[in-house]
Amino acid sequence: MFCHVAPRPRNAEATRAAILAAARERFARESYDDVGMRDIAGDVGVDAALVSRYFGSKEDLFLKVLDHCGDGPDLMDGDRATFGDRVARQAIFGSEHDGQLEHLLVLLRSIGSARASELVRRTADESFFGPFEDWIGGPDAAVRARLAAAFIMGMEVSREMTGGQTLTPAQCEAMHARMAVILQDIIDG
Amino acid sequence: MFCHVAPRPRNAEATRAAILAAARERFARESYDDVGMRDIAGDVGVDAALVSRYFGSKEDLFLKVLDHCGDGPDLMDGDRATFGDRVARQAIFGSEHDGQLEHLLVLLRSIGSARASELVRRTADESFFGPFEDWIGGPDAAVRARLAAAFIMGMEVSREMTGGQTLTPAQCEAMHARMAVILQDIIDG
DNA sequence: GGCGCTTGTCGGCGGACGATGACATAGCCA
DNA sequence: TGGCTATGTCATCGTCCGCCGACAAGCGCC
Repeated sequence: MFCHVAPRPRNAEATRAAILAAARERFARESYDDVGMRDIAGDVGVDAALVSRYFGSKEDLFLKVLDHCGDGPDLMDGDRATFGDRVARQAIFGSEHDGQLEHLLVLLRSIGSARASELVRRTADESFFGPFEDWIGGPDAAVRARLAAAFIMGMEVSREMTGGQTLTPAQCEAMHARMAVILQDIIDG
Repeated sequence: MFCHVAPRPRNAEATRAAILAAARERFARESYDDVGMRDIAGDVGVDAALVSRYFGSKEDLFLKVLDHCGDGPDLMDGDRATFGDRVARQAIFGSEHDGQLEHLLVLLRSIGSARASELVRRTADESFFGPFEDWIGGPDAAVRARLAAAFIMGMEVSREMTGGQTLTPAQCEAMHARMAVILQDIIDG
């Protein structure tokens, strides 16, 4: 039995993209500090030194992730009238691997690390709050965007803190119903 | 000039309490990972080894902090009718050094560190959500407690993420007004 | 076929951390 | 006063991290 893993074809661009994707995944699920260069490299199947070489430093890589996390699905996709219901569901029950909230998760994980939050502080506005404000529109859009984002992130925090759920399914449904209404009210102004 | 700092009197109990207080302060303001034993020891003015000796390990110290963070002021103190206004103000404008939200902050900072969040998961319910539920009372108290806590923590996250404030004072006031109403509604049922 | 650039690996450096055991000293008691 | 224990310090260990320079291997080109 020759235990070969299929060797990654020599393709810098593809490897670079794979590293970026792996980093984004990691940073959305673990804190900046807990994610190591060796972890990311291991996900892709390359040496850790390569990550440094392609992206310079861990901070640079994190910034690249912040730049590119506008890709993929996000919470502004979908019917505006069902925003509250849809987002509350994801925030409370978790969204497994479809990362509609992944962008927010990356931001969320960064608080805690002094370094990461400094980096986030510089980009959160333009990369997230700005677009979100525009999407919300209406009077006090900036205020309402922050209220909604705070509520969503807080629910993610709360969910992780209690480890999945300490509540009964019925209670989760009740919470979802209440949160959906509140979120929708915020969005609608 | 003899540059003496007043030497701490040899008093194990007082020193122990001082270490615990310093740790609580640190853990409320920085993440579990960012707080070092040497930092805490430095705050008190003792050697880092002493912290290990009195509290065993960093994890044990963190658990002690979680146990004792029911002391001091907290968000359940005060008039129930003004809960929304009062807590929203602290969450949005920050509470400087009167740490009414300090307990929640400690929990909040733990997200990120895999170790710390594991520890928090075991105690968050009994040390915070339980009392908060009881205080809230009424139908769906557990659900409403989690909604309120989520909103508050999310706002703290949001505030830190944008680095103090990107909003104008007027916008902050508007946000405070909206948040106060929502929080009060959650509390009132 | 040999050259040379790109792509990737290997080993290791320097620093930070938590933890530990040996040592120093203050303060009490006889 | 002389010792004894509680209290605190110091030096150090092992580990993990980000990062870097030197080296190996693939791949096109003449």
